[in-house]
Amino acid sequence: MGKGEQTRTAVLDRAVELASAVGLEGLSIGRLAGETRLSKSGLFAHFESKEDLQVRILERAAERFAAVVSKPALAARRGEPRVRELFERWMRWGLEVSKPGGCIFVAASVELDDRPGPARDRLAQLQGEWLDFVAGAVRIAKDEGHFRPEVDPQQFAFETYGIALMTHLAFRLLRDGDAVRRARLAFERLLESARAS
Amino acid sequence: MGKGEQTRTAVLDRAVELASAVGLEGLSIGRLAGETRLSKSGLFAHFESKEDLQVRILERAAERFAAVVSKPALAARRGEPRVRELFERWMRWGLEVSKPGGCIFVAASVELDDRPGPARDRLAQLQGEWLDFVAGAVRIAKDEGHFRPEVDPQQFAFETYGIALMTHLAFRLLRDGDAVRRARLAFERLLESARAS
DNA sequence: AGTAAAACCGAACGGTCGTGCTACTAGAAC
DNA sequence: GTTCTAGTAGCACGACCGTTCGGTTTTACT
Repeated sequence: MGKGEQTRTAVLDRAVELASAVGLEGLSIGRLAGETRLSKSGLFAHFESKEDLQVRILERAAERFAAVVSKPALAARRGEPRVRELFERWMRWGLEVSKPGGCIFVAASVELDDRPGPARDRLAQLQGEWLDFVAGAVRIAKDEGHFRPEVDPQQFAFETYGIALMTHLAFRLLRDGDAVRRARLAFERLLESARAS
Repeated sequence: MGKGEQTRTAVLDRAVELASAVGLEGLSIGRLAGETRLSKSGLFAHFESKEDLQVRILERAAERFAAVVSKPALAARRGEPRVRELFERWMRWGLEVSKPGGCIFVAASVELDDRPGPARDRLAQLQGEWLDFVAGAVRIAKDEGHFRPEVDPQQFAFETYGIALMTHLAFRLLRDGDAVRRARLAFERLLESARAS
């Protein structure tokens, strides 16, 4: 890894944290340059535009997410255990990792939801892939006989994401200490309704 | 209503729409002034700071929300019918009213979740009140014997809000045409698990 | 109709924004 | 040891930011 790529990665790592807190649009080149001890122009030389920077931030965040959530969860046993593991790791990602501003995907999703452009497109794709990934684990749980055959994996993923979003809001905005407990309760109810009796 | 208040209300109405799209921070005084055919300074005379403007935007949005969601739902019969009515109106608020940028409360919640200040405080309070309002309707449904006694109204409100958030994301970011159908499915499942058998 | 107050405007302030351009510097290749 | 190149800095640009101030217009009331 050459010097350039090394710097770029360091910049992006810091950018992911900053963007989680202030948003992809709220993140300014000057601010980011200051925090990484680069000049504005020195930093900017690594990216062809702010839009490009935003896309790369999302890309980098997705790498991290895969590294601490999706991939490790595959080590869990196929079926319900893996589904549970995904949920637990997902919770941890949203509530710990993002010490400052919460999950960057949540922030970006709301910010970009109708601001057309490459960043929006990439984000929508990433989110869709993640939903499919969760749905895939659910499908396996059906195949293993853990879940009932009539369970709709996409619906399961949809509802799980809903729990994650609400937990995010309750924990971060409302400072609700019960958020995680409520999330687990909701998820258990979801599992219960999917489980083969 | 004097001229001043009239103008202020018109400005705030436009500001609510704009802020839904670009966020409370992304909304600029100049832009808002242009869209309301006022000069920047003329507009600014109505608010003592941008922060004050943001709080008033939230206040105005809450008025509207109460007028089209909370209050009309009280016309529905106590118990499950009213809970359903709340959900349906809530869905409509999130998906229709906000033609441009979605629900302003969703946008603001993510934007302000860790940006301390009066706007954040007011928003958290409003969101808490809304959750309590939903929980209140659920409690009535228990009293009416529609829901089982062991149902936790706050938990019910928590999960319902989760569905609303996910619907917002699926509909706006992912452009998922099934979003509303999935939302109703999830809500029916929630009702089913709460209903007295 | 006259007047005091309220509403609004124009211009300007110091800053910061994203983005170019040019020049310097370090290390790799020959 | 010279040449080449990738990486970074300095500086400037036009645009827009939130905010202030002094003056002008419009409204409301007697």
